Amino acid sequence: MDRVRRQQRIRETVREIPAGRVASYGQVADVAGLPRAARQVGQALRNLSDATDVPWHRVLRSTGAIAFARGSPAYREQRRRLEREGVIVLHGKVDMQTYRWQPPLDELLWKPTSAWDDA
DNA sequence: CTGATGACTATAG
DNA sequence: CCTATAGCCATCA
Repeated sequence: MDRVRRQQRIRETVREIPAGRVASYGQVADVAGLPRAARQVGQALRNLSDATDVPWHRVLRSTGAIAFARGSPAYREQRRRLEREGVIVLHGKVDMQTYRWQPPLDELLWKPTSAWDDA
């Protein structure tokens, strides 16, 4: 699996996170079938173009914190997008217990096998 | 090949 | 809660 396909898969996964819900970098990696690839998720999102339709703002640290530095432009942009979807951000953090995205079980079970097909 | 670098994470103090 | 530390792993100089 090359870089392009991996990042593609990560983008697809992030696109599945519905508005108003969030996921951690590690969670996205797991659902995408790439365990321990939290950092690669960050890479994939970093490579997105400004006009992308991928909802990158719904991805947070495992603690619920926005990954960017407090006060940075990127940080404010992400917070603005989250709040616009009704997600409450307090002290730079989101309550994961409340907003964590729960991917459909059938996807978690069957997606991996469909990946075996194109192998 | 080697070492540095992250939009990361879990753990310990 | 916060900082430090050690894993982690693709990418890049």
